Amino acid sequence: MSKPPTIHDVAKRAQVSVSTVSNVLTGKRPVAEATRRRVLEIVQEIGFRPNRLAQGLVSRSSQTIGVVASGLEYFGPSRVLVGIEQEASERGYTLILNLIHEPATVDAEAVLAHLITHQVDGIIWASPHIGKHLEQRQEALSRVPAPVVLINHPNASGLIVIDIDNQRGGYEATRHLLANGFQNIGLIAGPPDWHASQMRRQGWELALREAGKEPEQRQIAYGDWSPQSGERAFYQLRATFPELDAVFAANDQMAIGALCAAADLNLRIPEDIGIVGYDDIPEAAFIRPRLSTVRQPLLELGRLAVQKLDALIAGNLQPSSANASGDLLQPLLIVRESSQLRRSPE
Amino acid sequence: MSKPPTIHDVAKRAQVSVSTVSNVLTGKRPVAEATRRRVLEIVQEIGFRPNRLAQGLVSRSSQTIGVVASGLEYFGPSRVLVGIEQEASERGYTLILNLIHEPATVDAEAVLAHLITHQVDGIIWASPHIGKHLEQRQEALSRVPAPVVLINHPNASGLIVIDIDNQRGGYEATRHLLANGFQNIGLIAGPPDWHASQMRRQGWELALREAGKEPEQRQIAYGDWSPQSGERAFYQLRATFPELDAVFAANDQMAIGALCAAADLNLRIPEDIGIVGYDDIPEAAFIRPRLSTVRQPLLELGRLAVQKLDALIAGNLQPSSANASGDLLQPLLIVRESSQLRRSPE
DNA sequence: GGATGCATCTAAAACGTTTTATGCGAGGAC
DNA sequence: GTCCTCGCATAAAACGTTTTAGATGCATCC
Repeated sequence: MSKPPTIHDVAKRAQVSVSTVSNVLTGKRPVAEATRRRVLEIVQEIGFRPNRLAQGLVSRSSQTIGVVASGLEYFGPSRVLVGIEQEASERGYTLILNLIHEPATVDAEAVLAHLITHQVDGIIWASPHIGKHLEQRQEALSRVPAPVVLINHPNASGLIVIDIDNQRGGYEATRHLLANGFQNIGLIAGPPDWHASQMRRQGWELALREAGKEPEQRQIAYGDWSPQSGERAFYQLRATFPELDAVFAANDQMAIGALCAAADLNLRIPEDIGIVGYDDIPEAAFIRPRLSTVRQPLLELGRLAVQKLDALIAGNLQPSSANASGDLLQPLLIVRESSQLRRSPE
Repeated sequence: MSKPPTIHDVAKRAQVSVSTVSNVLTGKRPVAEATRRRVLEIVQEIGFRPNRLAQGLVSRSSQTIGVVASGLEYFGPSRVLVGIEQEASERGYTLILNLIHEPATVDAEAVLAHLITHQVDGIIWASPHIGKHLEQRQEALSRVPAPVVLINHPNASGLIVIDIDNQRGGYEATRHLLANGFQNIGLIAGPPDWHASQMRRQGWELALREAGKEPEQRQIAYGDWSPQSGERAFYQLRATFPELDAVFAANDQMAIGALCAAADLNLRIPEDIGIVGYDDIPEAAFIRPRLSTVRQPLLELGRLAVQKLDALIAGNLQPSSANASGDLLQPLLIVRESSQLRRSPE
């Protein structure tokens, strides 16, 4: 089989120089209309496709974005990735995907090195911060010779960080439960070293304090986002916090696990226990009782990441000018059956 | 800021030629131990990272795999992608991701051209076949100057196709319902132009025929995989097929929608209506009633795709030698509450 | 009539690697 | 001593583009 045609083949057939072909294709310099047409005709005819490797090598821009993600089995991360991909492809970027399976132990340096090696124009780090080496990792990120946008991370100076306002989500969910007459609201939290987890907990704490209730450690049970862990956490909560009459779960899957445990205990939802989840997975509106939850603009978050990165690459945005408060998208509380108590507050 | 170091910088510092540095790094030719160590030391010292673009350009191999996927918001496709990524990164491949948002109208040629342009070593086409232009698309795929592995496609001569045995899954689910005494089993099918959908339907038909029941059109309602569509399909089924006493839904989300509709109609599950879903999403074991379903080896499917592709790239596998039957993974029926009738068959 | 400007095109360098072809010296066979 | 072989190292070519620095011809300007 013969080699694919190169720009030289096009040039020869069109009786022009390779530079002219290049100029026709990139549009960086004007070319006479007649020549332009002739070249394009030949390109069509022999099916020439420029080699991106060669383009990237000399132009020092690969039109490529490295994405570091994890937890694609969960609703949130996979939606964010879809948003990233849509915006990236609309802007002419190609995505290089790196999944992290063990966020706690990942060698960030190695992952970054791998992407740099591929000459990515920028990096979106969408893997949740886990573990203690935060400063270390952020230092690695700011040393990288390419712009970086972080998702799901605490603010870091000199780095662009965007997120959805998890504290606000936790706050709204808890306030809604309080407003509906629930008194003793337990928290089924996500893994404590996830940033999103911490923020949702802070929102829950804030709402409790505003209502004059000091949150206690025994009101919290930790899960790992899975339904199983939600079920287990619910039993644990009933043991350490017997007065429990409502639960805010940090995601819908754990909420479903809790719902399941409640059913096993013959507890009525929402009469005996009110429940609010987080994410608004498609199933949330169709399980019984229909699950109240917090919906997040995940697709938009992914798109925003690419927009920021593109601005960074183009030099229209300085990492130092990052304004944290401006880069928080707002979640939306969706009230359904699982949290609607008809009895009035005592 | 200074340019990143190149192989020339290493060579100069180590007082050897660039070829020697290259040989040390690639290991393609022997280098004296002393020289080797000196070079590696310098590499460490100045933090040299080879430029993959340059490597790929001359070696004509980018160590890159193009993945075309869609429906990442669903359980199946996202798990398959995770499997692909794991196996690919273990084998030293980098993934280029292309998502398709409208599988029905996608310009396959353009997507393939984009990947070829990036000099991918191979392509995994994991977007479900939709629409009528099957032959056309497969022709485009076989014209591509890189090996291709197809997932979720009908068999095609000259192309490697792998899948999970959807017909078997549909068959087992339906047979299980029949064995549990259900007589009139409706089908909530996925979109009729998805290959997986068709195969699951064929399995359902096969089981019915084996039981002496000729499947009728009115026993089928089509959904779009979403819980909403499952709910709608259930109502439709009750209208066109009033004797309905069980449902096989082509995925768990639609099964959940059906469950929801059944609850609204005050039908007991499984006493009045038995239900089996498909996928075994994590929530399936935690909703009430616990959902019987068909579990698929999705991660393994993704890994297998990369293994096949790697063999193809290495020349250890010929597309023409593709043996369809050997490339079907087997699903597993998971029996839970939603399909377990205690009454004996009439 | 020479200088200037403009539009169009081009030759050659550059990008950072791997690959190819070759060189060199030492050691062994004869 | 001469001829081979072998282990190690190297210079130069090659990969397929974009970019740089000119070149050419022609009209315009003074």
